[in-house]
Amino acid sequence: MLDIKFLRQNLDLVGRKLKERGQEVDLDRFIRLDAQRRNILAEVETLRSERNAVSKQVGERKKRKESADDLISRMAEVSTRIKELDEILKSRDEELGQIVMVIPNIPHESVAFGTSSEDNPVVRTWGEPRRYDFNPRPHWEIGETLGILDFARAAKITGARFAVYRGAGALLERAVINFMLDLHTVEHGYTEVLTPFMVNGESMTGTGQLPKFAQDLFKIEGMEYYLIPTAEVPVTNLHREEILGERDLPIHYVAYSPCFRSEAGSYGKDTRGLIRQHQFNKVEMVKFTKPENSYEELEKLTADAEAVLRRLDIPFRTVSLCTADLGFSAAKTYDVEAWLPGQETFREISSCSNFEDFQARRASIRFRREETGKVEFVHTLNGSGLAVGRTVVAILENCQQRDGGVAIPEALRPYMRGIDRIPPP
RNA sequence: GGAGAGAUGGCUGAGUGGCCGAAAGCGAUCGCCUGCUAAGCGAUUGUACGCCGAAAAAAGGUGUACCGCGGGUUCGAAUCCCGCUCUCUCCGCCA
Repeated sequence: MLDIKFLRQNLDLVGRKLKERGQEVDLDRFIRLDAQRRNILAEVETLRSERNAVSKQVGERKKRKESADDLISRMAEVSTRIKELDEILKSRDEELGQIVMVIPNIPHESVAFGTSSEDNPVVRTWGEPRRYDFNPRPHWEIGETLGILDFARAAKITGARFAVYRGAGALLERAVINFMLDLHTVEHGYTEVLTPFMVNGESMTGTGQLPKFAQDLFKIEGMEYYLIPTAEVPVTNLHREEILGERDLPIHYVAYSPCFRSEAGSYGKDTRGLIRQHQFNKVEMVKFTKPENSYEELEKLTADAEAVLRRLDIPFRTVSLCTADLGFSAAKTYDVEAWLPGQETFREISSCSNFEDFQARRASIRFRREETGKVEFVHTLNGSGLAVGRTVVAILENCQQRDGGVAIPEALRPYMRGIDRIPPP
C-alpha cells in the first residue's frame, strides 16, 4: 500500500509510474473521496469534542443535584448526528480502502521501462552450458524413465499439476531442501523458521495477495484460512503489527515450506513436468531492513540465491524485471533463471524482490530509530532460495548422462547418503 | 466435543458508569548527586488520524480515537448488555 499522504501530494507522479506498469487507476476518484473523508472527519471530531465537554458539565451539575435536562436532550441530538456521520465515514473509508489496497507499488528508479518480459535486461550470466554428445531430454522423460517421478499416479490420487516423487527422486527433493537450508543458515547467516502452511486473511492482505489476487489462492472450506502460495506470507507476517528495535535490524529468515497455487489463468502452460504445479516446495529467504539498506540487501539476497546454483554448478542468468513484468507489491525484482538443456531455455528458479515499505505499511511492521525516537516502516524483501522442484528439474536436465542416469552434484552428495549418481534402471 | 477462567500501556498489575489515556511497581531514556560502580533524587516514557503551523518538511500546538475484536445501551463506557476471536485449566478424543 502506498502512503496516502504521498499519494495525495504526488498524484501526477504516481499516475505516471502506474502507467509504466501498464496499470490504470482512478486517482481522481480517490482524491475526491479522500477530501470528503477529511471534511466529514473534521465535522464529526468537532461534534465529539463538544459532546465530551458538555457531558462533563452534566456530570458536574448532577453532582450538585442540579437539573441537566437541557444539556442531555441537546447532546442526544448531537449523538444521533455523530452516529450518522460515522456511518458515512465508514463507507468512505471502505471505498478508499478498496482503491488504495489494489494500487500496486511504484517501481524503483533503476527499473527499466518495458512492456513485457522480453524487455527484462540481463544483468549477468554465470556458467557454461554443458555440451552433450546426445540429445538432452526434458526432465519429465528422465524422471519417468528412472522411475523417480510419477505424474500419472499423482493425477489419479489428486489431479493435474501434481507429482509423486519416488525413491531417489524423493531423496533428491529432500536433499535439495536440506542443502539450501544449511547453506543459508550456516554460511549466509539466516535464521531458520518453520511456520504454519495456512494463514488467515489478514496475513494475505499484509503481503499483498489479498484482496486483489484471491483467485490465485486455495481457501479452506468453511474457514477463513488460506494455503500459503509462498513462505513469504507467514514469514513476513511474523512481525505484523510490531514495532521492532533498530538494533534488531536487519532480520534475515530462511524458511522451507510447500507452496500452493491455483494457477488460474495458466491453463495449457507448462502442462508437462514439474515446472508449474499446484503444490511445490520452496526455500524462501525473507529480510526486514532499515530503509537506507534495503537495496544493498537486495543485491546480497540475490547473490545468496545465485550461490545455490553456483554450488550445484548449474548455469544461470539473472534478469532485472522491467516495469511491465514487476509483481504487484515489488519495487524492484531480480529473477534468477537456470539453464535447462532439455528445453533449451532459461527458466525462473528464484525471484528476489525489494518491496520497500509497501508490505510494511499494509502489515504495519515498523521500527523505532534510536537517533530520533520516531517509528518508521521497515523495508521488506524476499527471494526464493530456491524453488525446490525447479532445482530438481535443473539437476535432472543439466546432469543427465548418455545412458539415462543422472549425476548428483558434488555439493548434494552428503545429503544423498553419498551416492554420486542415479543409475538407469 | 464438554466444563470453567481470563484478555488493560514495553512488562507486572489496579481500576464495576463521569475526577481514566488510564494508579502503583518494574524496565527504559535524560538530568542531578557521587573518585568509579552501586544506591539515591528528579523529569520523561504509547500509537494512529484530523486541523493549525511552514516554500516543503520538521519542531511545536490542538482535537479525536484506541483498555482483545465487532455491535448495543447511555448526555457520557476500560467499566453495563449481546456476538465473535484468542489464551489458559480440567475432562474426552487424537498424531
